[in-house]
Amino acid sequence: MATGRTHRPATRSRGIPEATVARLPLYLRALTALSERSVPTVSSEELAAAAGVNSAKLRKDFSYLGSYGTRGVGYDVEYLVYQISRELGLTQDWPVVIVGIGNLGAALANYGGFASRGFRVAALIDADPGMAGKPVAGIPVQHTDELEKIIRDDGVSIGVIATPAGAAQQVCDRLVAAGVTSILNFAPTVLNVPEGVDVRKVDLSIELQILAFHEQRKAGEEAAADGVAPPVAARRQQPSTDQGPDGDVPAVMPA
Amino acid sequence: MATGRTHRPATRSRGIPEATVARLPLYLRALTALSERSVPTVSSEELAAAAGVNSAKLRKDFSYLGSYGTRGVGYDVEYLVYQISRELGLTQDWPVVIVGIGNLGAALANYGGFASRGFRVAALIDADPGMAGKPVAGIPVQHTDELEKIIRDDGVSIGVIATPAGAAQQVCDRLVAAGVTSILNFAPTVLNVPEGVDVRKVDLSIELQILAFHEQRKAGEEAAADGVAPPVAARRQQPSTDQGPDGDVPAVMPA
DNA sequence: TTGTGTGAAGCGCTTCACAGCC
DNA sequence: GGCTGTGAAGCGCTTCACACAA
Repeated sequence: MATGRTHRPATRSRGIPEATVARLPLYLRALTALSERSVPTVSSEELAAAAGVNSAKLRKDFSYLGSYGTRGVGYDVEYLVYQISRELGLTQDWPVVIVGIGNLGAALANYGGFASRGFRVAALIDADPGMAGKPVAGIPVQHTDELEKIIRDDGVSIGVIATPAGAAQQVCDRLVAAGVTSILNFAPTVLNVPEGVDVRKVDLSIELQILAFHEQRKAGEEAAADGVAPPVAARRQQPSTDQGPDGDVPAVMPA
Repeated sequence: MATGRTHRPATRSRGIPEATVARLPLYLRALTALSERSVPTVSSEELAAAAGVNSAKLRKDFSYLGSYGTRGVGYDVEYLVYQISRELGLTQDWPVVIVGIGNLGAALANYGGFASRGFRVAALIDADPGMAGKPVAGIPVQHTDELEKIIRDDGVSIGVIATPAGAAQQVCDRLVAAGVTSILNFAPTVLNVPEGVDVRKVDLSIELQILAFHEQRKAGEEAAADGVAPPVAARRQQPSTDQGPDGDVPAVMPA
């Protein structure tokens, strides 16, 4: 799951399994939608369907947070929204810097989901001097030279890397040196970071490759079970993209 | 991991664990880099470091593919590149449609990692008539009306949804009806799809929320272990973002 | 009666440790 | 001697099934 705490025997973050943490945002999203529709309470079954998981898993997940439900009734939507928000640390506001303002960086800057979830874009940073001052999503782009100052002045602890792969490690090093301890990496590279720094990565190409694997397998199956019409019946919901536990990595190998 | 095959007792895709499949693209990326540097062979230890996993896991992963290494020596880089590519289905070319050409869609269209990995952008599609004909990444944007025709004519089986959340399910339905069986979803919604259709999702906001959780926990620890300097010592590598196994989801709940 | 909360069982993945081959 | 390949053990997550509370 790309989270720090390496070289420690599978510590669970404050007793909450990592898999559960990864699903909390899903529940929160579903609950927020219910809240906007002024739904007062929801059962584990309903909420699970809305979040795309099964209800046993959801109840188990919530049991790690505490007993926030009422037997025979369900969960109070507003209360749960608050509890999960608090658990995720979204009751405070997190300043975030985005480095690399290409198409992807711009998309991230414009992404509304951040502001509404406790994240604030503190700065947009790009290495191209020609970009400096140009507003993206209403925020003027600043040059890489300003990076350290911005991070220190705004107390930024979360950085997003949307640069080309070649620049990612260097940017990462500067972010970490300046005090960033959580990084969301969109560059297709393995980042080396010191202990205590969390890295999550999103790789568009990898997701497609995984799909291709399954697509290929489907094609093979089709050929095998020749003539059998593919049953496109029961509508089902997409299972959640779980972020499993990760392993340790001892040594390094600079790009 | 957001892969189909629901309502089946944890079938492993052709004997290869899902967790392994999710790491194959990582290995492939590392191997490609080695190949470009004309490195002939590599040990499990070296390759594991480059991919950000540990060597035992890597050897186990490769053992599912076959015995492609040489004891006492290591793995032949070119040979492994080929074997993994074949396993992932990247030796054929996959036409892909991207729906929703905002900043994110444009970023995806411009993303070089696709073409180099067996994916071909067959079409860019947007609901805005004003976008029609406008070239993005050298490809003219087409209107949503053309969607079905494009998918059928080009035999597209993989679709990317980069629309706002509100439009995602509708787009999804049309993609599936037209023949798409794998979907990469960037919209922050749970998609309902028929059996046999794979959905993987990428949610930027969710990734940040997971980081916020750990960030908050760090802050708490700091306060607890007051005065103890944070040890920023051993450089380590980021563990891989594993995609764990998923669960079943029986029923539905339309947005 | 309904639906939560949870021990216990089941399952898959990771890690260990070493046999086996170059 | 070095490194792969792999049974076996360990571990965490998921699922089951039911006690218990409203």
